[in-house]
Amino acid sequence: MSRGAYAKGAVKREEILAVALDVVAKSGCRKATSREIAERVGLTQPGLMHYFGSREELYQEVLRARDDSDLAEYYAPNPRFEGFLAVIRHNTEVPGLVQLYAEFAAEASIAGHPAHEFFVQRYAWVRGLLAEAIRRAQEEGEMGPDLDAAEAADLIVAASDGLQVEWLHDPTVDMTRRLTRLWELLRRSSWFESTSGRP
Amino acid sequence: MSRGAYAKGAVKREEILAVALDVVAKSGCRKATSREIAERVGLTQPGLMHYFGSREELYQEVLRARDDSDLAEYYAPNPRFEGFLAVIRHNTEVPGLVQLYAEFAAEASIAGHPAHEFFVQRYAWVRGLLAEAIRRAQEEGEMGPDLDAAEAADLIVAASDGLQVEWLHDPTVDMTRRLTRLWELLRRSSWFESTSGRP
DNA sequence: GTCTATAAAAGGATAGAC
DNA sequence: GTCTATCCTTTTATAGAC
Repeated sequence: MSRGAYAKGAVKREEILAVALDVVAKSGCRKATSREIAERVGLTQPGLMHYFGSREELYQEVLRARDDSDLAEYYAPNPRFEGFLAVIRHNTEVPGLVQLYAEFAAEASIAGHPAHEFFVQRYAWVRGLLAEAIRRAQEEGEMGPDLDAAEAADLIVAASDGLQVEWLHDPTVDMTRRLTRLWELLRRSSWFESTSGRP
Repeated sequence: MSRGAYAKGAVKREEILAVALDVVAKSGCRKATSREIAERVGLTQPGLMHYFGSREELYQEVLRARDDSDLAEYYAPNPRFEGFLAVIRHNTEVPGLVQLYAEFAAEASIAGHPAHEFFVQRYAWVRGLLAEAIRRAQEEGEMGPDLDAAEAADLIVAASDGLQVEWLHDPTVDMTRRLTRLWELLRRSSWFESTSGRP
């Protein structure tokens, strides 16, 4: 039954992705070992490598899987800022994910890193998603028409990336509140521009 | 002559801090080894350990030394947003520093990490510095009086932290421009608030 | 698919010479 | 203050058996 075999493999993969987050939450991405992840899912370390050829591939897949589910749950069919905020809020309950994202994104920024390209594309994806959300807000009249959506999206993405690292150091940091503040700022400024632009 | 001995030790320390940045720029903080840093300054690895007891201590000192020199060169006697921008612009020429900051800050966010407390205090320091710069801008009438300086400072710090990781992945990202945009946004909004606050 | 065995390399630490 | 010489541990990755 290849059906069953595939299913089992897929289930095991899911389990590994989830356990990886637990281990990273506890030890951080640098100190997390494939051996510990393997043992926690009842495998040896080489056994784990059968599913993900390398540490980098495993971590990349963790992030990709989360992006996929976030897209389905929070952004589809139309991305909105509220969805983005919901993702951030949800991340608060998955510290391993935030830890992994922060550490791995920084690690992968070095030229030639196996996950470098993944992050470059991911940046483009998130920024595009948010720019779309802003354009939608503009169409609906929530946001002023003269605001540069791409520019505003870039600011929101940068702020939320920075906030997540800060939050890891100090979980009392209220990411949602700060990002909402930025959103209001953009909204006010967007109307200010469109009126002040006329003499 | 203890004077000469001390001086030599201090010079060597400086040299180590500088070379550490080179190695981190090339390999990243995770892949950089104390052995390579040691050899590049003409020491063995145990010889390096004489100066900095551990990898974490070395990296922490790199960042602390840079903060000290930034404070003297760009912030003293009075911090201003222009100084903050100048630091960001200057960082652009020291990719190893940005790489180290991004990777090490993320790594150290795990509870119990030797540099965790350093970063917690550093966050407080930077945010305070920027809040002071904003209050100064308010006193001088550049920034509206009703803006919450601490809140605005937090946004700038978060955005600049996020931008630096993004810039590592794609050096065409113009950090200075984006942060200037955020500053203008805050400025506009600060006036908007102070006028719209009155019926 | 999963294991055993093991390579290869790195991190960190120590003892003792000079 | 710095070296040589190790040592021990851990991590990732591979080879090949079952």
